[in-house]
Amino acid sequence: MAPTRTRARRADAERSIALIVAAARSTLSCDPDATVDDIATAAGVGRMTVYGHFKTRPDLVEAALVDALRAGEETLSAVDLTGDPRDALSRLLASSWSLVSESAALLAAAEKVLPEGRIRDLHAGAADRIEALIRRGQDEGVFRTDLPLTWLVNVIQHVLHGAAEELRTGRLREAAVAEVVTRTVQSILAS
Amino acid sequence: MAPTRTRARRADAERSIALIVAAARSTLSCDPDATVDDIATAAGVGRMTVYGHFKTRPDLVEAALVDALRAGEETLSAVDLTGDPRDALSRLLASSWSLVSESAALLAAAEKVLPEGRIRDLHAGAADRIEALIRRGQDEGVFRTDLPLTWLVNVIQHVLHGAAEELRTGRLREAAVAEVVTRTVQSILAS
DNA sequence: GTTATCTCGTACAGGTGAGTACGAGTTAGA
DNA sequence: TCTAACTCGTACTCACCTGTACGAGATAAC
Repeated sequence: MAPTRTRARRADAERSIALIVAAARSTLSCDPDATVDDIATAAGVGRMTVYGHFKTRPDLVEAALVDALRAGEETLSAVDLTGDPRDALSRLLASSWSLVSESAALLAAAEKVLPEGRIRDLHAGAADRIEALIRRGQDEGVFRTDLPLTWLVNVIQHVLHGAAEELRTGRLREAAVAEVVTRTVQSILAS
Repeated sequence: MAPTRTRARRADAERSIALIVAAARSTLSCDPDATVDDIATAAGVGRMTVYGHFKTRPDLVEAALVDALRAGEETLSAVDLTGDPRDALSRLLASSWSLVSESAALLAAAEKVLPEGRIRDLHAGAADRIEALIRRGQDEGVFRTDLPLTWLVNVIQHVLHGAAEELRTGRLREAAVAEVVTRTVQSILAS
């Protein structure tokens, strides 16, 4: 239970926090071991300003993760998941592959500093949506049922992670990623 | 050019080195940031003994990587890769999935401390074998050709990595891994 | 049994990052 | 304009890890 603030935050503080969280997301996605100073520099603020808003580094990592998951949730909920599950899956992947792969890296950063249960709580809702879609596809007979559902969900995340890596190392152009990812995942799920 | 030793190593030293390298492989596979002390403890020797044989931590990481790649090479070369590429792939995966996924984790540890080129040199031969197999499958018309070869090789490694994670977190039993991995990879490669 | 080698504890130096303390200067908001 | 809130630099403490130095005791090899 956070002690209620005596007064609303000032606008500049609000802006600083937003800058810091955004910098934490992008910095930690590239380097899970980034220091508080790295993040402060990336945000264009002093290290002390960061500590003014986040008590400890784990607090900051958690804030970054929460923000990324919130953004992901927002993007995912805007996708039309009705109709043929295969088409829905393509739409889902096209609009969210980069976000999911970013979250994957952030998740790795979080696993080092946050208690296990905390992460599971935060991340629970995110995977639910794709799981539901796969289950519907299975019910309609267009997705395979010979492998565990949890495995299918997880292997898709790893494929996205792999795609992000190919992009980083320049073996795959950004324009080609969505196509490659979609084909690969469709192959994995096809019944 | 290493200065030639005046005399052969003593047997107990040889044994210590083997223990240390083995401990480094297993420890770094779980935690890429494991300290020299962690590894020494896992090996059942003192930290100073480690420094007696490996000048620096990067040297130790490299030795662990080299050893893992050598073991992988050994296992892979024992696999019969003739006949139907799909069957050959199954045999390859069955006998090497755990080794490859261990190498992947070790590789991540190595990337933090070794120069980029050094890693590429060491790892070059390993992926070649599976790449050759996939190419043969493509030539014979049983593997897809609509995705880049480098992507196919890489995504397989990520699938293996995902399987290793499922195993660690207990969502997949060890006995089931080979089956799940094989089915998944076959789906990805099928033309 | 002699000797060079090996093991490994203690102790140290150097570096780095987390988090705290203080305080001077700046700015938003009423 | 007045004040509380915010920014952020300097300067610390604390903890941890790396790598080195020294040295006493164990042991493999001859």
